[in-house]
Amino acid sequence: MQPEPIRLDTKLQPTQARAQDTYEIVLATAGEMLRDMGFEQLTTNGICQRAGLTPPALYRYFPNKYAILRELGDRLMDAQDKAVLAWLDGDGPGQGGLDGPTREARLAKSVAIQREVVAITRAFPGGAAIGRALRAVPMLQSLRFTSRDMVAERFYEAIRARYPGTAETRLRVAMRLMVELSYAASEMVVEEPDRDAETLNHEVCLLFALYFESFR
Amino acid sequence: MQPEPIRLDTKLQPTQARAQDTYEIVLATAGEMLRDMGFEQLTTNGICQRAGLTPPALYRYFPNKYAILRELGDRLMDAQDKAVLAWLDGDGPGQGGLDGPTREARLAKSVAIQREVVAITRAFPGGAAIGRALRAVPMLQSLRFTSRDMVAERFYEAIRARYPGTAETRLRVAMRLMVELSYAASEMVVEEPDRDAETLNHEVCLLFALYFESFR
DNA sequence: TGTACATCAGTGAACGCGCGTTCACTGATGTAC
DNA sequence: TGTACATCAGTGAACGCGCGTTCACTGATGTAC
Repeated sequence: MQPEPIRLDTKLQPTQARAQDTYEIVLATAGEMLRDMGFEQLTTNGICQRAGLTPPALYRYFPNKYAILRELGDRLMDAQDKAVLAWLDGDGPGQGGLDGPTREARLAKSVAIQREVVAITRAFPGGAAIGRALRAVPMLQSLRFTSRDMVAERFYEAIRARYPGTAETRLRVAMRLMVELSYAASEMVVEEPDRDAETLNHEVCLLFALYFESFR
Repeated sequence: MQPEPIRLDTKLQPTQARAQDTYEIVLATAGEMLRDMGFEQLTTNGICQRAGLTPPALYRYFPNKYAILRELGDRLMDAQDKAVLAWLDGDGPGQGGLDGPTREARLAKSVAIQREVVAITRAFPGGAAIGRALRAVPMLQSLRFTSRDMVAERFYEAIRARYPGTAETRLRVAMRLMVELSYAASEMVVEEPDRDAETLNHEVCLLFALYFESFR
C-alpha cells in the first residue's frame, strides 16, 4: 500500500480581501521563520502562532507546509527569472543584456543584473533561506532545476547564433553551468558581509564575461 | 530562561571494536537516509530501525541528530579539503596544482582535482545530500564557511606572490568566490546525468583558468 | 589458565511533547429581491 | 434600502502519531591476580 502522495498545490484561492490578507500573512510569516530558524524548525502551528491565526485558517489554503514552501519558492524564482529574462531581452534589437560595444560596457550591464537579483532576494522575506530549503527538500528540488534549465535555455537561444564555431551541446552545458553558478554566487553575496558584496558582484560578472569570450 | 544550547560534539568515543562498528553504522545509515529522503525526514528512531540498533545505542555516542550530521559533514569536508590541499601543494617546489608549463597542462591538472572531488563526494554515503543539509541547517552553516574560508586562504597564499599587481583584498575575495563556486559546481555534477559530468568538469575548470589569467 | 570483578556496549519498553491535522462551530461578507 | 439567505472565512479545542529521548536492565569484553 503506497503512502498517499503529498500534494503541493494550494487549495482554495482566497476570494475576499480578508482572506487574501490571511494568505499573504501565512507566506510572509513562513518566510521570516525560514530565515530565522531554517526549514526543519518551520512548523504549521508555529506559523499560525506567530501570524496570529488558528491552524484551520492556514489549512483552508495550504494542504501542508510543503505547499507553503513551494509557493514561496515559486514566487522568488519567478521574480528572479523575470528580472533576468527582461534583462536578457533588453529594450530593443541589439540591446539585450549580453550586447554592448565594449567589454567594459557589457560588464557593467552584467553587474547591474547581478545586483538586481541580489536585491530581489534580499527584499524577499527569507529569500536566502528559501533557496537553501528548496535544495534540501528532495520533493522540491525540481522547482530549482526547472527554473534553472528554463533560464539556461533562454541564454542558449540568445547566444547560439553568435558562436557558430562552438558545439551546441557545449554551449548548452555551459549555460546551465553559468546559471547554476550565478545562483550560487547570489546566495553567497546575500549572506556575505556587505563590505564584500560589491566586489563579489563585480568578480563573478568578470568571471563569466571572460568565459563567454572563450566561445569565439 | 534560555533554552538549553544544543550540543554538537559527540559523547563517548567508542573503545571496543563492536562499539566502533556501531558508531560507523550509525553514520553510514544516516548518510543513506539523508540521500534517500533528505534531512527533515531523518529521525533518530529511523536511523536505529534501519541500522538494526535500539535508540540508546545511538544516544551512547551522539547527543542528538545534529551531532550526527556534524560528524558526517566534518568527514566529508575533511576528505575534500585534504585532496584539494594536497593537490595545491603538489609533490615538490614548482609542482603545485596551479603550476604548469602551458595553459593546457594547467587545465588538465585542474580537471583532475575537480574529478577527484566529485568522486570523493559520490563515494561518500549521502555525499551530495550532506552538503545540502549543511546549507539548510543554520546551526551547521559555520562548518561549510570555515572549510571554505580555510581552503580559500590557502589558495590565496599560494598565488599572491604571482600577482603582485593585483590588490590583496581582491585576490582574497576572488579565492573565496572561486572555492564557493567550485563547491557548487561539484554538487551540480554529482546530481547531473553522467553524460554531462565530464563536460561540466572541463568547463568549470576552463572558467576558473581564464579568470586566474585576468590577475596578471 | 582460570576465575572474579569492573567496565563497556547494547536492549526492551516506554515517556512526554509537539507536530500536522481535523471537527464542529461562530462570525463576516456578499447577494437576490 | 432593508431583509433573508447563502457562502466565505476564521475560531476553539482537541485528535493521534511519531518524534527525540531516557530508565532500568542484561549481555559482552577486558583485566588483575
